Amino acid sequence: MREAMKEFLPVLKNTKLFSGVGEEEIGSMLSCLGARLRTYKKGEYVLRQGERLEEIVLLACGRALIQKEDYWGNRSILGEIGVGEIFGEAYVAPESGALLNDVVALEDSAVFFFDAKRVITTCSSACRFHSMVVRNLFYAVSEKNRSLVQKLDHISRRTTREKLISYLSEEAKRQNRADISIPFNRQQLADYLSVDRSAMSNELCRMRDEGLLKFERNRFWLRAN
Amino acid sequence: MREAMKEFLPVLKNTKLFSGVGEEEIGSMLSCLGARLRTYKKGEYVLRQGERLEEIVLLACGRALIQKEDYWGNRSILGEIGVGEIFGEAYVAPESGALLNDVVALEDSAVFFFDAKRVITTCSSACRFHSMVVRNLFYAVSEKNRSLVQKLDHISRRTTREKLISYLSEEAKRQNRADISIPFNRQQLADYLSVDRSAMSNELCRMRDEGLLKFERNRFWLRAN
DNA sequence: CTCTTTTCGTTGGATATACAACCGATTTGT
DNA sequence: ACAAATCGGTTGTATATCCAACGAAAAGAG
Repeated sequence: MREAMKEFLPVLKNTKLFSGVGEEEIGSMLSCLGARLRTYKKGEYVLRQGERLEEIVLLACGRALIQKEDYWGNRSILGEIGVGEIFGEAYVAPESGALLNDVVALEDSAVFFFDAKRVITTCSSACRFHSMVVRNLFYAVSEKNRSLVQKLDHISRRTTREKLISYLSEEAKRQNRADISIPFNRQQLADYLSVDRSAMSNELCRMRDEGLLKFERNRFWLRAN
Repeated sequence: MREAMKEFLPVLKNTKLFSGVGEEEIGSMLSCLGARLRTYKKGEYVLRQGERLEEIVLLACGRALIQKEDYWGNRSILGEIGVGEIFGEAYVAPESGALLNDVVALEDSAVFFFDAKRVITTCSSACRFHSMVVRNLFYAVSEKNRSLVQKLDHISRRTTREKLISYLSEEAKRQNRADISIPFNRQQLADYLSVDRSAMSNELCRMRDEGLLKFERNRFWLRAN
């Protein structure tokens, strides 16, 4: 194991991918997972649209952006990647095509690459914790899956009101109570639901006036009827 | 292994989950995966919103619907499940909450349940193909993930035109050509993009008149500019 | 072949949304 | 304590979308 990698063991230890595995064990697994470490200057591309990906990628330090360019060259931002997060993992399956997005470093960053085949094929008994990593990987993809389904469900509603109802009632169900706190301010909620902020604000107030709900800042009280 | 299960071995063999595994091996793995088989009458609930799921579910025969009910009791359909498809796999992670959707049998159906823990924890050397199933499971979730991200990307556009451009240019990129065939008719495309069919039809024709593209039925020619 | 069904474009009116702009309240930084 | 920035509600207007309905063309059935 390279010295540079050793430096990031505390980071790896706290990732979802290595959850439940100690630094010692991670250190001894790295070669088994075919790990390599690369650094990127701000603005450099970590992954490029059109590439085939055969490694699972983990941001060890820095910050990165997922963006895409359409057929006509219009660019749009899809999300941000923070330290400890993995990405690209959904594109290592052999039947998956090339990458559809670019990943660009927003700051000077360090990135781990793990050979996907070696990650998902548990090796000999030497790696007692390898199967735990596989499980963690599956859980990580599952979690992304769940939040994608939820978001899709909200956004696919036709009207702003329906989107709000979908999102808020989902949260109420999840938090199992009628008064909920949401992790967004108005602008972020509007972005999340893909609507205009002011139009959403209008709709919220209309719903309040109709007695459907009450709110204050990021707290909402739903009335069940 | 129960006789009833044996009957479905040919079905299992052709699923993504057991891809690459022969009937023989599947048969000997079933107990190792904690498989159980249940039948449902048309209209019965296979999974219920609010339940905790600890099994991976596979439709062995019949047809099922994924639906959901919001806080106010409004029902909506999210998708259909066909023979050989797995579902619920994204909800077996321990940190995932309860199910948010119902799954209802559309016809008399037979359903396999596999103990998630036993699936993702490869057992002793007795199951040589177990790790292949784990890999298949990961690939299956990855695939769902990819299509969800794509759909979300299209739907989150504000206007019908942007949604169409997003979808069509994505397809063009994926099929690596400017003339593409899509697997939808107009109504289905409108449903997929969450817009009104007639409005979408209007927009398509407007784009054609502006020279952005040409189309005939489900074939589209994109002009890059 | 004829009849039926499906598909798709078109129209018009009611409604919802986006967009820009503004303001007061609250929060943040110094 | 003050200035600056952020946040959230409001308004007005142009535009886009939904919705229902219609008809022609294509596909499918008998």
